[in-house]
Amino acid sequence: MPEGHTVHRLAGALTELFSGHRPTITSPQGRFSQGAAKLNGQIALSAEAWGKHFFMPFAPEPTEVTLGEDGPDWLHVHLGLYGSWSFDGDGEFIAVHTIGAPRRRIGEREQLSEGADERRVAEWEPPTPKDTVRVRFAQPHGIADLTGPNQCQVLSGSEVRAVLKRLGPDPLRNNPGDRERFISLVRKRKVPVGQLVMDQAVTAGPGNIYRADCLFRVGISPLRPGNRVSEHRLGLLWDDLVSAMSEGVRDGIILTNPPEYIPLDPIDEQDRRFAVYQRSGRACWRCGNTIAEMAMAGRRLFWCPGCQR
DNA sequence: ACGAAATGTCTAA
DNA sequence: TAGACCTTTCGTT
Repeated sequence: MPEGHTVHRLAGALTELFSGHRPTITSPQGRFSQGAAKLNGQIALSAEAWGKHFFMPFAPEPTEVTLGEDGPDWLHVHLGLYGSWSFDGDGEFIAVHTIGAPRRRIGEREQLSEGADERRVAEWEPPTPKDTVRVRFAQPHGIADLTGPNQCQVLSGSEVRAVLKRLGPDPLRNNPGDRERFISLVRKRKVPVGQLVMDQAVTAGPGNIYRADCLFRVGISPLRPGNRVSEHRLGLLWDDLVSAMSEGVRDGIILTNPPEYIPLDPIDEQDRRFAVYQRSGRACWRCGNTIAEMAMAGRRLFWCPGCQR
């Protein structure tokens, strides 16, 4: 269950664990057998993320490539609503991609790998994949399993470029000019800004949580038409997406409730994570008004009518 | 056991 | 706007 920060973390993890290797690639489920056969035995190069899209190039020999270059076979994965990768391996493998505690899953709900510390290199055997595993990457020290993706396919460079063409600026790339581009894309439209922040052609990567909480953090009502939000406030919104999502990449979890609003005794752990997301009917941490909820373009939208104008 | 919801996106009507 | 899709998890019978 990924927003862009999860996909960026995954690109880092899969690069560290598999780039430079010739992983064995299979499709236990059988729905990616052709693609797996095409990639199997090639060298995995550095994976990259753009928004929620994951790209990993494969070539016969090690090389440096840029995103969308002609030549390599590009594995393209979109996790959709509930795709996920899980990892298993010996202590050496788990240690490679560990920042802090060893993790079995990259993304939300990251799990500690049981016994990874004690596990001897020689003891590890690849576990039998579940029959829903679309793709398994295997190298001698560990495996990565992909289940439930919305998209998983091998693309040419020009096909990758066609995907990228439909994506707006990614706050986690934050390339020169992206801030201005985001501002102008929003201000061109009279669609509610809450809908535009979810539109991957306007900005690629934010999902329902960052949409709700970043709009709260900068005080913009999601119902306000894009062309009625000032350039200044949209600049602040971009900056907040950049910083909130960067923290998500660093921590592997979304914690968007600003520290000054976290109550000393929250109702429960879950309740302190978000500012407004999934808090409808409860009191706003900042002003005490009741958090509102409505459906917007088929997704649940949460905001504070008191703080957001 | 069963149903609904989930941090997503596409297509058809 | 509704439905389809890919899977897991959590709450309710």
